[in-house]
Amino acid sequence: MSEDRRLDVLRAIVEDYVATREPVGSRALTERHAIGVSPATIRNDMAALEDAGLIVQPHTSAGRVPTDLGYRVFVDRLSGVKPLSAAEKRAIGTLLEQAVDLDDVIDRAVRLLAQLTQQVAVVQYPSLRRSALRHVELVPVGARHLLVVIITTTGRVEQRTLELREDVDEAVVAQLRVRLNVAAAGLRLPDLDVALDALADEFAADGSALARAVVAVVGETLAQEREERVVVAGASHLARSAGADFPHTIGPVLEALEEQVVLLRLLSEMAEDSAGVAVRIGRETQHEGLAETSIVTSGYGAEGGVAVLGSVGPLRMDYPGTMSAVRAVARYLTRILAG
Amino acid sequence: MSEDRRLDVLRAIVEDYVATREPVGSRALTERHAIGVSPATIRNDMAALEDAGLIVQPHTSAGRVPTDLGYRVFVDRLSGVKPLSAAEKRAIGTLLEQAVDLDDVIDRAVRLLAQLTQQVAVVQYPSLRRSALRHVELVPVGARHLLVVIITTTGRVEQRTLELREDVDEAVVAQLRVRLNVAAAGLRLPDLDVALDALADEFAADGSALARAVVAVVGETLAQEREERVVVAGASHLARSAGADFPHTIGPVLEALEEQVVLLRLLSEMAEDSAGVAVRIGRETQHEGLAETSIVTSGYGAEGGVAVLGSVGPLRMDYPGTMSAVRAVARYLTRILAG
DNA sequence: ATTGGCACTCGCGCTCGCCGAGTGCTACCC
DNA sequence: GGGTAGCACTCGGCGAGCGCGAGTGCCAAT
Repeated sequence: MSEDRRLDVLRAIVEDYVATREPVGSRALTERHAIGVSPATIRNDMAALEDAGLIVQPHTSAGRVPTDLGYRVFVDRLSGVKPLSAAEKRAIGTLLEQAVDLDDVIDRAVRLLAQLTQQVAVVQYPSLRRSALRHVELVPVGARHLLVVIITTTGRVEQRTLELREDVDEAVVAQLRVRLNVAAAGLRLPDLDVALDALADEFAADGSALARAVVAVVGETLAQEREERVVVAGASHLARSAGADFPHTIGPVLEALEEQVVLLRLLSEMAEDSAGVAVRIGRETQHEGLAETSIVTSGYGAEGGVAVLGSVGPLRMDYPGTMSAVRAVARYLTRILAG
Repeated sequence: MSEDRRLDVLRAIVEDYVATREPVGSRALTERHAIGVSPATIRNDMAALEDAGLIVQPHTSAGRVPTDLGYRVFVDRLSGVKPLSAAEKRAIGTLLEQAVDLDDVIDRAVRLLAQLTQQVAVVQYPSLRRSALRHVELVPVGARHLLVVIITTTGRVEQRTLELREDVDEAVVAQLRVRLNVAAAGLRLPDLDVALDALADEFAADGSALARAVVAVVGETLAQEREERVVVAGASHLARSAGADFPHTIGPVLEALEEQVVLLRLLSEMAEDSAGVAVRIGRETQHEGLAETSIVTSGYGAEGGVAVLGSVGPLRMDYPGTMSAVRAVARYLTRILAG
């Protein structure tokens, strides 16, 4: 009994099941795939695959369906790449290039990815913590408020309002702005923290409460996990496969997707798994609500990535297709953000 | 046959149906509501209500269910207000006050509203077109790029990058910044357009391409419909009522909610319907995908509102409760944004 | 190791018949 | 004239029973 053929059988099962949504039987396999053996032989192989925990039958005398483990083996060892057409690539490039600002880029990217994969797409905003500071702007608002606008090299713009105890002195603010930018611009954590600390020390001597407050707020904003953001699109694609792929309801999945915290943790875990495209299948997501989904992600952004994006779909998804779409969008996004 | 009692019957039907999800029969009505008449009498009233198109029976010999029109009458004439508890009000206030910036406020508000209504919540960002300009900041980035940061009184911060044909002259930029802010700060459309046009004319004389480009980009950004943004939360609540309230699938509803354009048009239409809380029931939404939902909205923000927020749920929703939640959140949001 | 044959299992879809909720109608009452 | 009681009727939902067919596992043969 050849090991190779057994894996061929597994691949055929996965492909057929993904295509038809129906448990696949030994006869159907021999008809659709030119494996040169009879159904009976296939049945033996299937029995072995079932023993190995790669496939199961939903009930006696139905066909076989891949298990999570089966999909895992398929993804790791069996699936080829499925390159995008030139037209698709061009479409991605032009769509993303038309964006006017970061929000727009992210918005376009997430919709695009949802569209390409026909699944739910997820895009994390460039992480503030991994971005370098481009510029800090201080805008006095009325006599007692100071608006701090923080701009990163990845295009994010964050603002915070400081409430002051004394009236704003324009000259002091102007000087602070200059020193802050000279000291910190171009830096990212953890260097940035060092620079900010040094700056705070300098001002501590002057006893300038204003300066220390500003430095503090800049540091906090860039360091806070709460500032990480994710956007989701294509939830309606979930509904399409509701009855078929999700035995019960898609409620838990939608809930998980709205839980930014959960999603962020998962995305960053996956970013660590692999520099390129990472895949989590079913329970590997380590999250109850996502136990019946798979997630394909990729980091994007320069130097190993400032953030992560991905696609969430049913266990029974087109892995090769999804993986190449995710990778393609990640690459284009990286290029746009660098430009 | 008393007209008043007939409407009482309608109210009872709506309330029971909303509570139980089941068609309500004449007997059940007399048991649950102390209307002082027999089931037979109720039946006569029901026949009349059915003739009037306010209720229907799903099939012969099932109870009655309100029609869109029935809900309409209920909302317009029968439903009282359902005030929130003091605790709820306090919770709303404190939750929203903790927000650190506009994004955070909106995010909190939309989640809160979803939570309160147990439905999908929708919040539009303060419209740029209806906001006044607070400040424009110009930040040179490299030699040939200028970042234009636009801050409105409602707290929105938008940025645009301009690509220049000549090197940036710091002094010119500084002067432009001052003049721009002097001329335009505090204004909103259409006054703002006038001020910007005047400014552009001034600079036209100087032949300063830079200035004209900046003025143009500010004007465009504040005028563009494309810049309107909506955020959605609580989609998972839809799934809960999937089988029961939505005969087919919630796919079309989710699609409609992701179509920002559609949603925005609907929201602004509704804002015009009424200064306070507006309700669209079923087909009144004028949108195929939302034909089986109702939407309750309210404007928020100072002076008749800078934007709209609302809740989307099944036809069979708790109208009084939803309406008061929507109104409450709108009020708190108005207050926070003003402060 | 592979194959053809064969008995067996079992889920799905169908029909059928019952039950009960709910109605509309008519005759009666105040 | 409006309200009520009684009654025959309708029809959807539910469960039982049944047949079909896909698919299996095993065994004997090659």
